[in-house]
Amino acid sequence: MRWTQQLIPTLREVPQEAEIASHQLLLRAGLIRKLAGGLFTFLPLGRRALRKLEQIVREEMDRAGALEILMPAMHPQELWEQTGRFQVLRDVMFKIKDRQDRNLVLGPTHEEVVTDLIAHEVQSYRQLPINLYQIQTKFRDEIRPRFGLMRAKEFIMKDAYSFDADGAGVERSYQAMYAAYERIFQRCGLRTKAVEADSGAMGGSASHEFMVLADAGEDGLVECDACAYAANLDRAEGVSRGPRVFVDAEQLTAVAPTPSRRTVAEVAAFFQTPPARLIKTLIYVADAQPLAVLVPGNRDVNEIKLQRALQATTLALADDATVARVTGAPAGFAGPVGLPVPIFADEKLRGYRGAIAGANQPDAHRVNVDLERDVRVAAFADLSNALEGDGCPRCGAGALQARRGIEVGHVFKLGTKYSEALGAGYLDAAGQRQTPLMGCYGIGVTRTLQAVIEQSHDANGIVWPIALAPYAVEVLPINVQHGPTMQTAQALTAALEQAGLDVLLDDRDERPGVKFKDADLLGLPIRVNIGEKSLAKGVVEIKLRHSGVLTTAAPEQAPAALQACVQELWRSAAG
RNA sequence: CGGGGUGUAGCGCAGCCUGGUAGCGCGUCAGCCUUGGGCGCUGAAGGUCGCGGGUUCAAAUCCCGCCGCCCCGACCA
Repeated sequence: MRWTQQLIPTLREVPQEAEIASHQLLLRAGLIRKLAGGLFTFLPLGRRALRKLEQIVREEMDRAGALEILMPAMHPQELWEQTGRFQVLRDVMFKIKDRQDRNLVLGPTHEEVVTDLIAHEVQSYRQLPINLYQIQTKFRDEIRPRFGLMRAKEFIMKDAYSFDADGAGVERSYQAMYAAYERIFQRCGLRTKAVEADSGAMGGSASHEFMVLADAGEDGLVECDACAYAANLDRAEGVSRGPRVFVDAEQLTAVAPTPSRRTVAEVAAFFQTPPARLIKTLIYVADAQPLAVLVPGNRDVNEIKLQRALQATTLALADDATVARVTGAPAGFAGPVGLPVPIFADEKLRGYRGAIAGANQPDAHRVNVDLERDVRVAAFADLSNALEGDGCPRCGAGALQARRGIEVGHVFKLGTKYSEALGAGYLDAAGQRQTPLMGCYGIGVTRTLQAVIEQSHDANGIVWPIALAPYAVEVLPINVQHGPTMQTAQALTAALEQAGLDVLLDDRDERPGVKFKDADLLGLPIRVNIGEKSLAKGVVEIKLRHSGVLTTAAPEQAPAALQACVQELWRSAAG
């Protein structure tokens, strides 16, 4: 393919809309363009990379025994009402009407549709297990689309759904998908980390997320430095190694003036004591009932854990008026002693003595708080986020490290939530009606593409792994006006294309510097420089994007040398 | 939705405070020159200054309202 016949609009400067490297490079290398917030066009090069990624996903899903289907993006709203998820996902779903005024939604995910299919088509245990998947566009009215393809309103997802007769079957299906995911990401040249995860709106029990470790990632996670434990911050348990008994522990609690000190940092500084000694008291409203949540001063409340512990459907921080009514003091001076609402305390506060908390009076805090002596705690639970340095909850020996990651895949065990609600059932060998157990497995395909770039780039541009590169080789004639240069370039391009390689010939009549810069920006794995100087020495130059290694070959040897080079890249990617 | 920022040519920006009829770099087009890391020269095209209203003799500039985009938070592949 000739560059001048392609659409490759590279940008010299960084578009102001892009913050992180991968988003900038997607735009600068001419892979995508934005239509509106969270909506993107894939230009030819972006589309080529995406197709290669989709093909890897397809091959690995097929290999794992899943069957490809294609479901509608548009769904009748009633289907979602049957599982109760129309209410749960109401805000993220795009809702439309047809000309008959029927209510339709654009699918944010497909549990309902696939289970409806299974309810009709699967009647017997002989048809199980079955795993159906598709690669298809999803629609989600995200609160805040951001970082280009990382969080878009419309994005391509691979979603798979397994149906099994029993728990052992579910485990097999889950493990098969887990293994397939590891292969997929490995083939993409991605280093991922599987972490324990919260199952959120999906419901269900176990789940793991596949994270691409990257500072630009939206998710926080922790991993143990001694064992294999890793978990999303949403659910990670950390074992506090800090002290729980502080100075003056035997003294009775007393109120001390703390003029205008509201935040943990201000109060800790005022008492010249570490923030961990403070008991942070937050007033929440769960299902319209106010309650207090206590966590150590150096930690944040984890609302996902809190909501689960309370089994609440709605949960939000109380507004200032409610705080004032409940505590009798302005926000910033709430404390647990004598509070007239139920008090839930973080596990890490057990045994806290000699602590400092709000006094429920303006401009005052309480010192020498002994949690067991002075506070009526309704229940202890894990309600706070794990912190770097916490002890590992698995092995006990290691310490947790904090990381950031991009969630590219997620696998769930769902149980019978959907199959029951939608009437999926089958007859077992004994003729008894049974409900199949489900699992679901997602990969954010477009997000994965961006994650690859986030993990594989340098100051000059993208560094494509061979498996996803839009083209494997760029042939770069330094001066297209020079006859022998162009003849060599064209002959080489033709020979490589003949051999089945994807080749881009930069036939633009541009200065060498422009073409070199663009070549680095595009990041194709292998570049062949053809110019008067090297031709005079009887060679062309072969340069590898990832290592910068430069070799030469005689023009007539070049096709064979390049094929060997490509094969070597595939080999090292597989290893 | 709350908080912060921003909107001027395809891209990156200046001009705004202190109103006077829009400018720079890159890119684009034509020509010359040059050809191993965004080269040089000449000429040209391209802008309802986000939208609406107001103040004023006069608004990119001041005031009000709205919208888009970006960042932080809840949501998630």
